[in-house]
Amino acid sequence: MRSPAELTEMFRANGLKVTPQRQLIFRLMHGNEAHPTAEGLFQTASDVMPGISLRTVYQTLADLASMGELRSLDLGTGATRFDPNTDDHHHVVCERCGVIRDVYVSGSDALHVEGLDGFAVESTSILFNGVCPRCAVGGSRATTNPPTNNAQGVMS
Amino acid sequence: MRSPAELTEMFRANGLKVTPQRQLIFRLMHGNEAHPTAEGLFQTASDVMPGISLRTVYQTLADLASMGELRSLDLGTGATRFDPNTDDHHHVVCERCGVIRDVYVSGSDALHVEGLDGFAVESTSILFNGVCPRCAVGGSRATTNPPTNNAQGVMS
DNA sequence: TGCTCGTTCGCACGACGTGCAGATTGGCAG
DNA sequence: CTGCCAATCTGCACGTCGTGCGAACGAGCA
Repeated sequence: MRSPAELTEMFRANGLKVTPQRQLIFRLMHGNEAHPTAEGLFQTASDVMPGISLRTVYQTLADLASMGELRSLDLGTGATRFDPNTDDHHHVVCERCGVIRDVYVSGSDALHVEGLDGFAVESTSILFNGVCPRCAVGGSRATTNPPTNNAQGVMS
Repeated sequence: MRSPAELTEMFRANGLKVTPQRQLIFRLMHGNEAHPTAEGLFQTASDVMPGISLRTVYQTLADLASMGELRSLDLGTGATRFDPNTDDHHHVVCERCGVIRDVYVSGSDALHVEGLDGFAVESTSILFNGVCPRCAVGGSRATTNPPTNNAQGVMS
């Protein structure tokens, strides 16, 4: 995803308006590696701008996604997650706490796939499930670190 | 997934009752390669057994899944899908009509993954997106074969 | 045949998103 | 600087998917 300043120009160039709400979301998502949900981002945004509507957060995220500025992910965690990293990459999810990390996979073109009979593959998503280092040290018995829904990791 | 007869024995051996509803779902899922949703299976089941409850379909599918007799899949198509094929395999989804096919991938252990830093990976899902042969011939302009929600493909 | 506890059913509810309509406001023309 | 108009924001209703709950039912054993 581009910088808030670049997005501002780009929006205006396309006849879209740059509202304070949009600028806030630009800032909250830029460099955000937390893979927040719309709801999580809404919580964070509400701290800065009380009164902002969840509907607006959904709307702006959808706009950014359709412009290719961020990717929306369905990682099977319930809600859609948004990722400003538009590089070709994949994800690993901690099955204990739900934390998500970007991973880069090489050699996937060399996979031998059987049963495609005629399908023209256009994209491949690889999802790793496992236990993050933080949860691993806590032992493996019970619920250790409860799943987080936060939108932490705001960088800028 | 085992045969309806085997499942019947297994359920009884575990103190679970074998009801007509469950037997029907055993039969509808056995060898079913359509990756139906609960709703789709409910439609099919209703034709045979009017009055069966959607709640019961959900319940029985969840039971079978927790017994390891079938896998529940979130392929990003909206609703959870159920697959009696418990072999280690992956899926390809047609982005036009939504049809799903099992695929077998070899060589995935040889993937070079960067960025895992400390995650202990327990499972890997690979999801291919593309266009099925049936939709490919119809041209690529508009909606060709509308997505299907059926539970066809009942084998036994 | 009767009993008992697992099942079934149907409805309410919760999570996640989207459609809609009225109020608001960004951004440009004058 | 002022005013206009379309784009946007907000809040609510609605739609989908799935689960919790409690009363009625029935599978399976004594």
